[in-house]
Amino acid sequence: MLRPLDPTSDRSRYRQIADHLREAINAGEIAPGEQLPSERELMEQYDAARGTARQAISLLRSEGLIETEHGRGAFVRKRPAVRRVAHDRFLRRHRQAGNAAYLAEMETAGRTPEVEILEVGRAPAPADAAERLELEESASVLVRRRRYLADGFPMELATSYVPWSIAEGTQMTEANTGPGGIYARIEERGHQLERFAEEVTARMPSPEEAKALRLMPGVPVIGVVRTAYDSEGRPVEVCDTVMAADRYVLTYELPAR
Amino acid sequence: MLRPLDPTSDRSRYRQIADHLREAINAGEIAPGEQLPSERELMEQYDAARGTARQAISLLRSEGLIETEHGRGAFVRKRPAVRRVAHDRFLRRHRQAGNAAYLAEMETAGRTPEVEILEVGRAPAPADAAERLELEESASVLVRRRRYLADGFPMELATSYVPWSIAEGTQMTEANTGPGGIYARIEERGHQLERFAEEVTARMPSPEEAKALRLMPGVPVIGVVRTAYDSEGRPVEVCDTVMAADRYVLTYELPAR
DNA sequence: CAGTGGTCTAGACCACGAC
DNA sequence: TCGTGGTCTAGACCACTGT
Repeated sequence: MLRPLDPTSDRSRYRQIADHLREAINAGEIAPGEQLPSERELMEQYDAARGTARQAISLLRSEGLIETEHGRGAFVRKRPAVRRVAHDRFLRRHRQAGNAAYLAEMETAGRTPEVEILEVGRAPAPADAAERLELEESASVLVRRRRYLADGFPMELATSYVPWSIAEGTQMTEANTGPGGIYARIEERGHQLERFAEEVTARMPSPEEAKALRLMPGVPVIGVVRTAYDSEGRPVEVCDTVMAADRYVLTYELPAR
Repeated sequence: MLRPLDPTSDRSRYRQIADHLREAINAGEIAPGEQLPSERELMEQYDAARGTARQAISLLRSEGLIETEHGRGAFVRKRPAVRRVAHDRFLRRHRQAGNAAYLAEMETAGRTPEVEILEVGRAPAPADAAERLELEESASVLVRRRRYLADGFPMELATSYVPWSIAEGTQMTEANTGPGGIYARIEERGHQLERFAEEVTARMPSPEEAKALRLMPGVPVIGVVRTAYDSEGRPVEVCDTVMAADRYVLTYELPAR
């Protein structure tokens, strides 16, 4: 812990400081939730300028190892409770769709769920949603944006797009979609749901996403774009989800034959 | 582009500079691959100290929007070619397992694939692999580590664990696993493969992973842990994969019933 | 060589949190 | 009030890239 920096190393001073701290964290010498030495203490210990100590801290933060709190200090990050999203969540026998499913699932996990409806309305389809729905660009769609929380903490942002021809006149177009959620409404319109295709990516959040999900710096997001198809192979809904990566594990099941 | 900073704003100067640049990038005024103003130019334009200009640049880099090259400048990031990983890649009719599958898939995509075998040997199972394989902790397993590349660029790191009782005496324990890869060898040992379970997460890379995958700062990794089960429900292999998130889209298919 | 980003120093003042 | 991190300045020297 009190090792000095190696002036002969070609590794920069701030990297060496970060290395020391990282080792201490990985060795458990600074446990999750515990506080790191303050920037002024690091200046003293390593005889470095404050900027150099800050660079070391900043590096560890970008690695997602620590988080800083203004006026309090820097702390080793604790792994927060994660939500496991199961591959079979859309099977009809489980279906209790959308919001209701989320609420029930979190309740049984002993957490307090909350769903905020951010936007419900008719709008021209964004290019990628139009493509997935096999619509003309800027064809009219129902847009539903919402934010899911657990214990007051944001978990994911989701935006659904449904062709207006399917959504029109149904309870989908209202804040409360009714029993069974939008999938039930879609089936009532004669589109029996057959399968879902999901595309999974990961990236750093935009500033807006970081704010809406209250992400600490260094936490990526998982993007899932799900397209629902009816029994005739027509796409009937696209749902674009952005999840806080430190709060999710997605599980899938693949047949071998 | 030549807007001055707003001194009345409570947004910090470096954030305002970053905002300006981000808008210019999103508006296409600075196209992908194009160079941003140099730090000294930003100092001039905004009448700021160099450290302030650097903080703005650093913020955009941590967002994954730009990358910097020592001695050259800062550039808007181009989206690299991605590999789409399909949900049905383990169906027996497609199977041409592991490395062979990767090689064939990349060839047809017009890219030059490469597989490096980093380690093949017998070792005690790490805790999480042992748990997934339903083995005693530190039971003996075959460990196979490799790195996959495309056009000379690293794509993913993968480590497979197979119970030693299954691997022993087979070609799995050698660098070249033989036709059909390790899944073929496992089936020859009487374990018919039935299904695969995948767990997907995303996080920032460790320094070692960043190096091995040649990741630019601000690029997360996707972690996939796949467990293969035989027809009697016994786990026969665990494969832990770490992918460069900017080079992958995973696709899955979910039945509705 | 000139121009770029990378590292580092030694200060300063501010905003926030806990006591 | 004091200690924390957040922002900012005005320098310096170095390493790398391209001409």
